[in-house]
Amino acid sequence: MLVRDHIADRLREAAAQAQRDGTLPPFDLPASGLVERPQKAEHGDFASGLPLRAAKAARRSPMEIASALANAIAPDGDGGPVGEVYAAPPGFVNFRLSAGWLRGQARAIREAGAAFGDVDAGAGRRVQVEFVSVNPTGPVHVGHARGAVLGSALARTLAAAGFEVTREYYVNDAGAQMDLFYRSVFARYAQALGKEAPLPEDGYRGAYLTELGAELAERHGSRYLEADEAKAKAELGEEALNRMLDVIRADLDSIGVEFDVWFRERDLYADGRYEETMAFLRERGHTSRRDGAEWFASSALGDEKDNVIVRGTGAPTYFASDIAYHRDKFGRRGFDRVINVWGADHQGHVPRMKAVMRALELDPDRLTILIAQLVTLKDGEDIVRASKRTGRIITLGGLVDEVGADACRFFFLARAAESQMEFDLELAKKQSADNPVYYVQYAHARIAGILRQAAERGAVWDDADAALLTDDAELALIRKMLQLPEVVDSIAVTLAPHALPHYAVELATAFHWFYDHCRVLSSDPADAELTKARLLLTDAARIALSRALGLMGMSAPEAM
RNA sequence: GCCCCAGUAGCUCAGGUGGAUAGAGCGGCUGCCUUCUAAGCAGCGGGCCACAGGUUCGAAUCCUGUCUGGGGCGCCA
Repeated sequence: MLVRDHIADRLREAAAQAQRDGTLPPFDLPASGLVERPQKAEHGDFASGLPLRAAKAARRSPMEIASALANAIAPDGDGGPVGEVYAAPPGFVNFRLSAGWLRGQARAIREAGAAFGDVDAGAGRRVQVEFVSVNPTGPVHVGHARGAVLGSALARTLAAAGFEVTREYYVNDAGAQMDLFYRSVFARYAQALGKEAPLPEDGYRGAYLTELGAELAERHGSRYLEADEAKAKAELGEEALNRMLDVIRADLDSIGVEFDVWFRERDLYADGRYEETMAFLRERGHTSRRDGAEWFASSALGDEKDNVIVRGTGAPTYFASDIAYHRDKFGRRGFDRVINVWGADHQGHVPRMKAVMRALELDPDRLTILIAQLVTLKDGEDIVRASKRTGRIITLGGLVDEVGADACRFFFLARAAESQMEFDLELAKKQSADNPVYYVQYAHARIAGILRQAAERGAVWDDADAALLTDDAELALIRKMLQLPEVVDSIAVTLAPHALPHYAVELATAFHWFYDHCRVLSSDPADAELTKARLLLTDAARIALSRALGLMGMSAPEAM
């Protein structure tokens, strides 16, 4: 259980007790937000503003209530987290963690090891995080980097929070876009064989397709020029698609983004799931025919307007398969919850997906769509918006090559998804040493250095006496480490992983401060026990810091 | 025109389900390496939290309006 929740429970008990014995009149307690982290350390480790809120209903002054509550809560001593409890004007109940208990947490963290930071907020519920899902018609470019990093860090954190997480990439391998891609590939393929073959109007013009065409020409010769069109499309198209997916996978891999499932849109059509969903909608009157097309009546379910699902030509729109896809997520796939990470250019589709949920008779709250605002890329004076429509494409792989995967991840993660962000390439490259990412990683490298030298000296700290950890810097470090589970728990609610990099910086600061104040390794025999205790603490810090870095998908370097 | 997101220090951004004196990094200025990595530490300076109202014991935080910036409003995806 989180320390915060333990303290909230103690406060609730105290309030109930005081109300039973008449010390305090009856008043309602808020369901959440009972206990918070005060901004100032002098206000304790935790604080509750309950008395201020309850004063009116209780018809007592906030300070009277605060005193009554504080008096009703007995400290835990060294065995539990609750140390000093006191009332503070204008009406707070402040809690200070027990120093004895705090010291013991150094060992507890070390024993938790890689599981430190885990919480059980998810209780094993199944959640799918679908992200990136770029059309497989070209390489991943920078515009997708933010969503990629956001989704992967969120998935990692939700797993730590006790959810069973599936990371999924939706491969749009059906539809008009794919057809255009295939015709573009075929043109490049034919051109590579010296044939006059114009690229389709609005075809894909990237150099990568010229290369792919040449590659296919080399491998297959002119075989597909003569072949039956359908056969050529099926075989050459599939090969081209798989090559693109390889490129995409490699790009994403370079920034540490991986998926459990690569879901093929085509499969929805192949085995009848698409038709089933359409039948479901039609039976319930959610569709109508107008102007030769079939429409989904989303306006009746909260959207601004209706949307076409089957064109006049008879071809389904992307939206139609998306409906079938989402029905599949909750139905056949059985996810309790689905999180889609989309770019700002898709925000208009949120209301219609919510309408889809209602039409499918699913609770709309089970689907969360996170919208990441667009990134402005700055390269010195040049500003280039990282949107799909921009002519200047910078690939994700190129960005990683220039800036490095860790720095990229940290930069993208440090900003709240709903904030637009500026990514200065020049700065990221030039001042990489000043980047906070190195500040955090440097703390880990320092820890690794100490532990390495300790091991060389044959030091063992399993039997360390944590009671020797009495310095302010030591206790501050333990306090900061203990916040990690709270951060994980909170991200499970807010779905905002940008708390991670901010926490990581604070944790690194706490360690650097400890490093400066407290010498760990000492050759003086008189310090033997203290050295052991500090090695235990340093080891715990290694665990907390590497976990924080791991949740962000960043490396924890042994040396820098 | 309608809808979504944002506006906090010179710059980039946290804080936002209301709480105590609004924070960090970068940049600027001062100090600190005989001992575990100075990619570090300590300190100084820097704010009408866009603006105007409202709710409240209390507003950067919630509500309304205005302004500014970004995005969206296709039988594209």
